[in-house]
Amino acid sequence: MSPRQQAPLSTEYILLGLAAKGPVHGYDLHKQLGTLDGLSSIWRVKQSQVYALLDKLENMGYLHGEAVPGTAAVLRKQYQLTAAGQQAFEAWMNSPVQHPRQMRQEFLARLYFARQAGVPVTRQLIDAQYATCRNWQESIRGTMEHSEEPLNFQRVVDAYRLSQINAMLDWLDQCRTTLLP
Amino acid sequence: MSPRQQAPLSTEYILLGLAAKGPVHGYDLHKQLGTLDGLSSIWRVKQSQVYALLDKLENMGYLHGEAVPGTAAVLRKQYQLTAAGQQAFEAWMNSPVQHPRQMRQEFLARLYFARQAGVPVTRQLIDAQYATCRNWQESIRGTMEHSEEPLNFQRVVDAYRLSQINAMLDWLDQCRTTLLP
DNA sequence: GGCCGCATGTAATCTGTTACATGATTCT
DNA sequence: AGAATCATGTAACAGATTACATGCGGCC
Repeated sequence: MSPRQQAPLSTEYILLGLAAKGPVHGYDLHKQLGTLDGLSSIWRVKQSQVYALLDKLENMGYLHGEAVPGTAAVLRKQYQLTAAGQQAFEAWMNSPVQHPRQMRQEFLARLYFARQAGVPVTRQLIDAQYATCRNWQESIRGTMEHSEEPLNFQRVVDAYRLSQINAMLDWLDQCRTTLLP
Repeated sequence: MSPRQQAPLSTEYILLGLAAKGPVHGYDLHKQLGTLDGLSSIWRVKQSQVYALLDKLENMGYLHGEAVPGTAAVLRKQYQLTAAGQQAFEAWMNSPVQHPRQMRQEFLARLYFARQAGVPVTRQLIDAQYATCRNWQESIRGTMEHSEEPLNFQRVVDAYRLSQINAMLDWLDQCRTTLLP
């Protein structure tokens, strides 16, 4: 039931984002994901999945990996972001999410990386997401006007969604004043 | 390892809930799910999945099915809720969800059936969920007091979650006054 | 000697999606 | 006659999770 589409999904982008800061390898990546401030609280990836995804991203041409001797005797496979990977990651990071359910993890992940990319990137992302949320808000308000009966279950659902979206808008506003100088 | 049969997930309970109203068969169930007011907007099940789940629920002893002649020449398999199924469904319907992310679909589904079960059931569910939401709220407020830096990413995440939970509480309150006499 | 940390994965399983197969009846 | 609807499923695939397999080096 996930809203997943073709092409790389969110977890993949997170790996790309971490690889953007310098060469990485699977073991370390997984460890970072478990300890990094904030990111660990919104995103959890299993170790075996990390290796699978790195493999996939290499096949897609977003990462380039080569084996180098590590601290242990085992060779470790070190990955670097390719130009295509960099481009794909930035496109992901700079775009707002298209569905409310994606705010909880997906948007927060984008915001996490956007903050590291600087204030202008962060501002642009917040503004873009704010505009998208306003569209959702308008859309639900539109459907709610059509139904007369307030006891309608659909209306209860819409009221819930609207309340969540309103809270998103308030929070985004709060982010603007807290995060942006 | 013991052949522990895992607890049914939400989609299963929705099928049980629909079966509670009387004997059902797969084709009709799927059609209902697509047209029912409200339910269709929060839950989507594929036709092939319906058949698979009915099969599973029969194996678990929550449904009892037998073939009866339908309107078409094909035999249709009609399912009835067993006592165990009834009990499992009611336990599900009457309990609050344990994580905020389950509000969007899972709680709304429970509320949908609770309303059909009458006002007292609805009131109890709303009250129980309200209490659970208050716990989440307290818990996040607790962690937010520990961190000093307001620019901390974890704090941004917590602020988002808190805003969503506050909106849930407001909405639940609104449900109380709208839905309960 | 034994366990922990580093570092890599594979295999089995579960859940759901997509697509397809089948065939009768009812509507136009 | 042909299309839509009724009604059942199977097969292949995709994705994530769980569990397991392997092996070195350093620490106690």
